[in-house]
Amino acid sequence: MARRGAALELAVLGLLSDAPMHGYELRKQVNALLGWGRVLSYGTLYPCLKTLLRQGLIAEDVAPVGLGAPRARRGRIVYRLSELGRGAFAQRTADAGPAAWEDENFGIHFAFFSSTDAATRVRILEGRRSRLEERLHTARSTGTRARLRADAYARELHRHGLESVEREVRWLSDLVDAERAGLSPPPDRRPSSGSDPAVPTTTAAGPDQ
Amino acid sequence: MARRGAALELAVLGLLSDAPMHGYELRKQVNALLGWGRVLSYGTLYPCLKTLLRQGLIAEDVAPVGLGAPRARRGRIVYRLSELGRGAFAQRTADAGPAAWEDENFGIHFAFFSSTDAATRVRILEGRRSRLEERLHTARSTGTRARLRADAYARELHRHGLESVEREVRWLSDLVDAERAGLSPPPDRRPSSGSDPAVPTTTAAGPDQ
DNA sequence: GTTAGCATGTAAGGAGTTACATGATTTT
DNA sequence: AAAATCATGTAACTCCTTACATGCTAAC
Repeated sequence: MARRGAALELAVLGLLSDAPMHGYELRKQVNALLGWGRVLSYGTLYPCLKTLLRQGLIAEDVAPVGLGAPRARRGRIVYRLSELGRGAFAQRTADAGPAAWEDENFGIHFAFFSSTDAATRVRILEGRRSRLEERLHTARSTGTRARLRADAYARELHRHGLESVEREVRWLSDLVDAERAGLSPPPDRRPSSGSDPAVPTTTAAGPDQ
Repeated sequence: MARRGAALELAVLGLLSDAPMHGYELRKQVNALLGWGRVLSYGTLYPCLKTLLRQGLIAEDVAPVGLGAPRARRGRIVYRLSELGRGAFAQRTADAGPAAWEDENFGIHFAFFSSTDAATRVRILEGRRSRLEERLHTARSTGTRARLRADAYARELHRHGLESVEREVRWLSDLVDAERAGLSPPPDRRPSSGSDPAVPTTTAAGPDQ
């Protein structure tokens, strides 16, 4: 199960469950949500929308544009989630199987945790953590390979990678604890220590993209 | 420039510059060096070796296997770097252009920093850092998008991503400082604080892969 | 009046994966 | 004798990107 470009489809379904949107806007939303560096191209998005249309999970409305614009802005197709799509989205967010804790999928599942029930959230977080722990295990046992043993730079790269994954594991553990404690949404700032010197939330609302 | 599966080719060239190897072993070395989770498949490695052969950058010797093995182990092709290949490797490690600071390439370039001159090392580290800083900039300005503003989980994901990139930037800055200070190979343990409680180097030499 | 941003798509190709196909050697 | 690991490859397929092709609208 979860064949196909499941990750992108889930993102589209989820974003459209918030509000109808046209492709251009959808792309920006996906990029903001998961675009860690890489930006999603139209060559991926539009074919994906076609697929979802064919499956009847979304529907399109050609918006004639109101409000001060006399001519219709060419196509301007607004996509919205169909009833079928709403069901598909619910089903996919409820899936806590191995696919949901892979690199490509975990982020999307996490981003829509508000639409996921608490038990599933915990199962996904724990699954993801076990994936990363496996990784740590193999990475540590592989640490004796030729170049890694001999070369200081290769060793440093390895060490840094290990450290990053360890940090991620701790993050997941904290989230699991928070979920179990019942504070479903992650605390915006933990009441632990005052080591947070006024987070620069200076989102100067510059031109997006 | 730097077309093709340049990343994998560089890895192969670099590993073979250490010692001749056959494909199976090469795959494990590549995985140990860069296989953060994902493992390299034969379907990628062998075609890559064919390409490098065609270009004359590597050469193959069929090993008849000495030492107590009467029958030759089927193919067992040992690849080694040709003179041409040695030159190509030197040329590619000397490239400090934008390609070297992309996600897919940076790790490989870093892994072979011992074969890279100090000036190029600094330029690659700084280039990589500026890439990540660009990322931080767009990610921060994108933080006001609909879902990100409204949803606690989406916000937490965003925050965590930002934090990870910030950590990476600090890591790069420390490395640049170390390079400038002349301690070319990264210090195995910084003499700053004793916050390193005996690194568990318990590589019990388990079965690799 | 031209640049920048909005908006929708297609064609070609790159970089990789999985699954298949084959067989030798070593360990249990 | 079976299972694991060593060893080499190919074919089909997937997901994604780049580059192309088109045209409107708003701002400078």
